[in-house]
Amino acid sequence: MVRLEDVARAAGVSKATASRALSRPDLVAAGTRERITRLAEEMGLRLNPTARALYTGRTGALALVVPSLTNPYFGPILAGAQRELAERGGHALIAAAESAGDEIDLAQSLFGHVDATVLIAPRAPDDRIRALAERTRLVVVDRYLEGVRCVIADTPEGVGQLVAHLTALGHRHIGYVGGPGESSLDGQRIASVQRGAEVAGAVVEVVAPVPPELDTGLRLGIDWPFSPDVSAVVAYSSYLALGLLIGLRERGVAVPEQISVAAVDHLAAVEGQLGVDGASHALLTCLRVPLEQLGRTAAAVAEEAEAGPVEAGPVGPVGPTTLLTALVPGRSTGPRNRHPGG
Amino acid sequence: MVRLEDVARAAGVSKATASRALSRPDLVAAGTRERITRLAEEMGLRLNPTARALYTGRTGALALVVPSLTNPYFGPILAGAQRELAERGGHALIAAAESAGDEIDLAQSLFGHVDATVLIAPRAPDDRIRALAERTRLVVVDRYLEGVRCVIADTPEGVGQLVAHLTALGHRHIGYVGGPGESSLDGQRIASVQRGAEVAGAVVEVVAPVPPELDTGLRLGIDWPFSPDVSAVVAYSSYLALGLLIGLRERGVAVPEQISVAAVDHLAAVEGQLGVDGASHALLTCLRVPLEQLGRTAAAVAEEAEAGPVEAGPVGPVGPTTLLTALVPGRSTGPRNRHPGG
DNA sequence: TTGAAAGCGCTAACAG
DNA sequence: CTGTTAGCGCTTTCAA
Repeated sequence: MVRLEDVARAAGVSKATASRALSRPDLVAAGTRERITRLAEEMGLRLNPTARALYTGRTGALALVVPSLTNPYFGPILAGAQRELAERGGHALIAAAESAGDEIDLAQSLFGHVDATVLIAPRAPDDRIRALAERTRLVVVDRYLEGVRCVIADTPEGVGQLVAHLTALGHRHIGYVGGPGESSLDGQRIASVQRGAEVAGAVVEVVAPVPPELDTGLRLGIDWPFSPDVSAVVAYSSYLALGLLIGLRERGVAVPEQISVAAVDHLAAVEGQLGVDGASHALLTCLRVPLEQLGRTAAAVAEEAEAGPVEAGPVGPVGPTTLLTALVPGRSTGPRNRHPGG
Repeated sequence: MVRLEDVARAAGVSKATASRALSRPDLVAAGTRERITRLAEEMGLRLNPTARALYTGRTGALALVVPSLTNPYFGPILAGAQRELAERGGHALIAAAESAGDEIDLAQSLFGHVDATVLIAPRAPDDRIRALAERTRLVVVDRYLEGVRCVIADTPEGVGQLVAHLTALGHRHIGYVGGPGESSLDGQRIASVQRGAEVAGAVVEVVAPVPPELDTGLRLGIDWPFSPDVSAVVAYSSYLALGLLIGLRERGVAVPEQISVAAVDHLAAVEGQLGVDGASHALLTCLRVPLEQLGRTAAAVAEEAEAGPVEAGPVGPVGPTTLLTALVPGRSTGPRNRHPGG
């Protein structure tokens, strides 16, 4: 490995000058600078980031801790964070928590390796997360804790839109399939569904917790868990909704003619834009959640954050950074049929 | 941040002794050692990994370069690699190549940060990958290059099994949906399909390249790209196969009664084990690719590899590490019908 | 504008 | 068994 010193010697200058020529060009005479940069290029110099980090105290890395690398929901978030980092010259150290709540230990183990940590949809107890926030630059994604920098997608507001969409289509009995209960956000979503239903004079049935897999949706489509009155279902995961769609059809229930299905998230691979007589329709009616943007924002906030907990603003505690979702109408929802197929 | 020196002073010993007490306990007197470890614990000492890395020349990190973080195929591979690393006390630096072929530059930019690099399904030209292998510890996953350490899943052999399964069911016209052509493996898969078909007196039609998305499968199900004789289709991606399944059914074509569908990979979220009168059947007939194991193996090989290209063994070049796939029969394939539905 | 020197926090010879 | 010393490769005062 060619070191700074090698280039400095070749250029007939000191390490200090060579270093400056590369990191603070304006402090070096044009001729010298050029000679050094050319030589650095020719000799294939790669400044040792470890040595630099030791001196500067900054590694240029960000820890991204996810509950799972196999859950495709997190892929776009990671991709967004990574892209933001790449643009800023940093890089991502990604770790998956083996078991729920494990994320704190994981983050701790990465402490010295990174400048800041992003916890994505962590399932650890509030106080442990807060304790972590005291000791490092921390950003939390998809969960809200007062006093901690949070970036969240406003899916509670989004499911409100979904419910409005369904009640406008005449549905009065709505089923909601919810996720594992660690997420405070899912609680908010359920509350939002209920509020939305109430104003339209509709009622809600909730089934939870359900893992976000196609197979589970398939089963629900076949072993209908709701009352026969339910004519529209909102699932918190696209995979569930897709499974539901297939399961219902396997059982001979037409979607959306007999049952409408909608999903809270939106996975690219499942998007299913289908041209039908010129118009483009999504396979599933769903909420477009700005996952990539979520990751980008989290990375940006983390890079710019100070260490320690976020202090209160002039008018009270600083709230989370919130991103809005958008309703994507698709072919899986339609007007309520008078003869529900439950 | 509490440093080694702080603990050493508190314990009344030199940094050297403190260091030894932590990393080579057997070299230190029991009493001293205990005092130091207790103090280190109490004071919350976290050895600075950067300083350690600077001296030892090893960062303890492995670069994992993937073509995409949103493609769920790579999630399990990353998870496997990460788990293996975690068990070895290392960690993963994950980067996604923005554009095809970009992976070399990415890997270069991570050079000093990691001890070795794993390129997952890289799309860069052979010679660039080889050049990289000359200069760093490199492992390539899901692609074979002579002279470079490779870990691959034997999907060519696997599709042979799929084709045998289909010809045994009476299918004589088989469609294959292939991926973007950068992958030499897909070429081998196509060859394997053709070989398998030939021995059974069947013919193959290939459609490629096709992106691995549900939507694409949906379109293919509706705008049938094969001749009407084709009664069974093998898709290189579960998403495609799933889309095909839905698309065909939307068009009123029964699966598997009229058309059989199978997939080369196997995504957990899409697995769809469904109990039918006690028996468990997968939704899709597919190949179980040991993705997680692929990642684990790659990480293990990378950790143990020497720098530079792999040298020839006693009887010729060292081949790739190969993992076998397994056929998972599901409900999407069945006996050929006399009245194909194309 | 440049160089000499100190030091980031750790580990490992080498003496004692 | 323990302390002293010399760096790992870089950045940055401080002088020249």
